[in-house]
Amino acid sequence: MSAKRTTVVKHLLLLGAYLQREAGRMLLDVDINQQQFVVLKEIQERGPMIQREICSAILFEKSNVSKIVKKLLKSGLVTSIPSAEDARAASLSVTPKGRLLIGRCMKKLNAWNRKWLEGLSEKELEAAVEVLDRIAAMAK
Amino acid sequence: MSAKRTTVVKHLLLLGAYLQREAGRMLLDVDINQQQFVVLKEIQERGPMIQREICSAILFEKSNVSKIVKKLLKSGLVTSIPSAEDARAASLSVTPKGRLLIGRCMKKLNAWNRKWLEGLSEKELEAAVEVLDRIAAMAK
DNA sequence: CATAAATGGTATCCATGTCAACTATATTCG
DNA sequence: CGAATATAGTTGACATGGATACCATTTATG
Repeated sequence: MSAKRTTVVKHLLLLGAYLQREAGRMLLDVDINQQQFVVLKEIQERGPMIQREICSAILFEKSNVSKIVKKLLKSGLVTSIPSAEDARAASLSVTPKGRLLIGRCMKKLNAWNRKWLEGLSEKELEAAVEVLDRIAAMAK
Repeated sequence: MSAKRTTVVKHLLLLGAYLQREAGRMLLDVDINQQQFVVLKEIQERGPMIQREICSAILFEKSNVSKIVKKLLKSGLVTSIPSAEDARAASLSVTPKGRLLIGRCMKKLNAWNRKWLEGLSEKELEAAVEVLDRIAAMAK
């Protein structure tokens, strides 16, 4: 019981570190890193949104999100307009350039994911999604 | 299918980053970071072992493991004796001080894991272990 | 056997993630 | 209302992880 929990946490820790490295390498030649990509994708999927919303969605530190957004703005992958409700915040959206880059990255990532996880049956994949959804929900 | 794979990878990426941060914070007051602890624990469980073995067991970069081991040696948590088989390598073991620290850390971590994952049923926990074992095996 | 290639490990440079302190605006409540 | 508190976001210092080049030894190969 306690051992199982420890196993789960250890796996998540190690797989997380491994994936961060691998994804980072894969994205090297598009001049974006793995966390920047995660934020960009999040904005595309659920945006327009402000930084706080990004933080709670993907569980990054706000200072980290702030720096990532700064880079994405600088590279012209997202745009920012002052929030109507809150003068401290800015509403972020993905630019056409950003959408283009997401497309290219997803192709690479999908190919890699497929290769990496091809040994998993459809059933296993479903089980994985289900259980990870559950666990992710507990983190919030 | 492809979407499910993406979901799995995304969850692993985000949960990994989240856990690294949380575990790191939890270990702050024992002056060790999360990766150092993972390496230390690995040496305790499967040691004595050399750096290369650590790398392939936990999928860290060798330059990273080298630095981590250096710190563990400096803090007196592990000891190193020249490997009998290979003059380039050194065999690493956990010291009594290291074992002590592992005990203290495990207490903290177990408490935290329990609290975090208490919503998971025994069945779900088993499903999680099973599927993560499978996925971890594919990473090697 | 000797040279080339591979491997275990280290040192250095650089990017990046975290923390803490801060500014500015919003919200709460006496 | 106005002071206190909370919240959105930024910044700078710092530690650390990854890439690279490198050394020493081991293994493979002509």
